[in-house]
This record gives sequence, C-alpha cells and structure tokens, in this order.
Amino acid sequence: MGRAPCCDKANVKKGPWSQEEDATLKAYIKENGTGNWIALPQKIGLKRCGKSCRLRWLNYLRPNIKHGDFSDEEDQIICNLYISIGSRWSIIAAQLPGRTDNDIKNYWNTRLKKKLLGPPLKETSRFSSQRPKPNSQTLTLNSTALERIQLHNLQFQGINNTFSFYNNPALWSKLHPLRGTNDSLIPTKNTENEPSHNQPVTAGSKDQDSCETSSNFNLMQAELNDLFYAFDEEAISSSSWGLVFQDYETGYDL
DNA sequence: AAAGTATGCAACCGCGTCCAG
DNA sequence: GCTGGACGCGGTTGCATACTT
Repeated sequence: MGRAPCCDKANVKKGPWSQEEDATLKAYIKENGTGNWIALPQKIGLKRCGKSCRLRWLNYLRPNIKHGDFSDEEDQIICNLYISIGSRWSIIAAQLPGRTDNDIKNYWNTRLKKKLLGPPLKETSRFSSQRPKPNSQTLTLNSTALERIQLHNLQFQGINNTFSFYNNPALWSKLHPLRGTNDSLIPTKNTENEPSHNQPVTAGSKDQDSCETSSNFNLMQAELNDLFYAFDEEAISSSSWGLVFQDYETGYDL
C-alpha cells in the first residue's frame, strides 16, 4: 500500500501553463495569499495539481523573480556555495535574491558547470578496465563530490591570479554566508579546544591590502579540510570510489 | 532545405521532513 | 509516540529551439 496521490492524476492537466491559468492563480494568491496548495486548484477551478500550482507560483509568478543572465558575481557565489555545501539549491538560492532554486539548478547543470569544468569527462579506459564499476548510487555521489574537488582545485590553481576568489576579499563574505550562525551546515573537524578556522569571513573585517598570499593559502587549506569533512564518510572511505583526478582538457591524471 | 543532434529550461515525480490531531 | 496529510526539495524528464551536417 503506497502513499495516497496528492491529486486525481487522471483529471489533472500537465505541461506548460497558459496565460489564463497564470492570471487565475496570480489573482487568487494576490487576493488570498498562499495557503493549502492541495486544495487551491479546486477553489479556483484550475485543473492542475496543487504542487504544480506551488511550483508555478514560486518559480515564475511571485513578485521580484529575476530572469535572464547571471552576473559574474552570481556565478562566483553559486560556485563557492556548491563547493561548500553541494547541490543544496534552495540554500544557494536563498543567497541570490530573485533567483529560484530551479533556475540555479538548471543554470548550473546546463551552463555554469561546463563553463567552469569544461565538457563532461568521458569514461577513460583506465576507469572502465581496471576499476570495479560503481553502482548508480555511488556514481551519483561521486560525480558531485568529484566536481566539488575539481572546482576547489581550480580555485587553488588560481591563487596567484589577481582576480581569483582567494585574492578577492570582497567575495569572501559570499563564500560562507551560512557561517557565523550557530547552525553551520558544514560539519568541521574542530573540537571545542582547538582554535577554529571556521569563523565568518567578512569583507572589510581586516585590512584588505594586507592580505598576503600566505594567509589566503592558509584559508584555502582550511577550507579544503572542511570540504573533505563535508563529504559522506562512505564516499571518502569507499574502495569503489575510483578517485582519479583528471584534467578535463587533456584527460591526463593530475 | 531537411534531418539529425545538442542545448536550455519549464515542469513533473518521488521521497524525506514537518506538524497537527 | 503514532499517523496521515501537506510541504519542500533535488533529480529527472520532455519539449521547444538552436545548431550542425
């Protein structure tokens, strides 16, 4: 016995929304606000699933939704947060006013990932012939983990680049918007007695001109430690992980 | 110009979480 | 503490459009 369906699938319209449907939904919410999404379609005579109405409202109809190209700063924020917390799009979206999680997810999967990492890595003969093929679950976990490591590696390589994140203190506050709160989302290895590097980094909290490369390096090292602790223990310890770093351009092992 | 392929994005699906009863 | 309904989220699908051959 499974879960009861949220709506009568047979009598529900699917696919793109018409202007009339949009107008009906918008007018109702403007008048009454959002409430019970499941009951809403019946109230206003829409042959839509309540979840579909919610999605349409959140992603397109609600005020102040920003569509169109992402700025470089938004790219940077998405990239840094993806490294820090992975594919938690709703949290990432919360840091980008006007952007929706769906928008960011699509943007990442279709464009930003390619822009930063290059085209998808083809399976190498080494991987396919010498390593046990991971099951689909570990494959999914690994690809996300691997992307994050590769992105971190790119930032590492860019340490001497004036425009890189690590040499751009103005962006630091954007890296850890969740830090500085008591409910940090990123587990760290710090014990209570150890000095914590996991402190909020805020732009202007120190003399930006005095930020030497070495301190940036320390920051980066600390973040790399955090990164590994953020991964599933299973992902790190699994012998089936097949972790080989490869250059996306050349395909050579790093 | 037509067919095939790639890309981008809106929308759907299923599952985990939350919370009232 | 348990249960069921609703919500919220991330992954996936499907379609329209753009691009290539």
